[in-house]
Parts: sequence; C-alpha cells; structure tokens
Amino acid sequence: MTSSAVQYWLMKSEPDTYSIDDLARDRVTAWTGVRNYQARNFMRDQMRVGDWVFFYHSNSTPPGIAGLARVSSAPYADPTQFEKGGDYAEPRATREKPIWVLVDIAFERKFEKLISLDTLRADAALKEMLVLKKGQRLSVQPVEGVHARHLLARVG
DNA sequence: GCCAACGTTGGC
DNA sequence: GCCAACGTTGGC
Repeated sequence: MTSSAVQYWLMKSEPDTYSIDDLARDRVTAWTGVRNYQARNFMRDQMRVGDWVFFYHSNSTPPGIAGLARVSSAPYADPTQFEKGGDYAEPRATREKPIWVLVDIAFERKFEKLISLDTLRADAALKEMLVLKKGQRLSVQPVEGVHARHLLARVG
C-alpha cells in the first residue's frame, strides 16, 4: 500500500461465538481463528491501524451488519495456532515462522438497528458489495469506499 | 438440519 | 499438475 487513504473492511463473526456486544464489553479484541489464506493476507498485507471495519453477524437470525469497529494493531501471529491440541492448532507453525496472522480490532459503535442481509440486498446502491455475491464466504473482505460511505450515511 | 459453494488435501 | 474426496461456511 502506498496510499494513505482510509480503507474499509467487513469481518464476519457468529454472534453465538463473539458478537458486537462482546466487542462493546471488551473494547478491543484479537481477531483469532481465521484459517483462510485470502482472509489472512488482507489482515497481514493490507490492513492499517485506523481502517474501518463493518462487524457482520453470520449464522444468525437475521444475519447482517451489527456495528462498526476499527483496526487497532499491526498484524501479528495468531496465538491460537500454537495451542497444541486446540481447535486452532497449526502444527506447521513455529514462533519464528507463524502461518496465521491477525490484527486487533477496537469497538467503535453498535448500530441502533442491525442492517440485515435482506436490507443490504434491497439497496440498489450496494448491489456490487462482495458480501452479497453468491457463494461468497470470505470472513475478512474489503468494502469499497462508495459502499462504505453509503452504509455510513444510512445509519447516520 | 439441509445443502450449495467453496477451499484444502492427498493420491496418482 | 490434476482432480476426487472431504471439510467448512453460512443462508435458509
């Protein structure tokens, strides 16, 4: 990245596991458990402290964007990859050469009303948003500025 | 719980 | 390098 322009992201979490309310309570959290290379690469190579993050509730009723956070750390090794026998253990990883990398995100706000997936789909201005594409299941994905600004104007 | 879509693994 | 089998994601 040579540009210093603000960037926007969307990060998915199952609220039964970790919700926007959990983030509101914790204020900051390490985004552990990402085990997809493309998602990791966004965090490792492209995120910058201060970038905006749309916090998306997946596998919930209804799914949708629950609030806003910001990237609050440089990338670093996901500690859960070193937890031998744990769900997120990565036997190939060493401290010197970690495989999975994450960032911290900080709570910004919870939307008064969750912007449901149906609502997103119904908004013509968001038609090209990645999260709305069929079969799209990346848990960390970029959001175009035009879409991000539209969403932010919408929630006021 | 179902299942389509997608990513990863591993035999060849 | 191909691709079938398998595992996961995530909406419904």
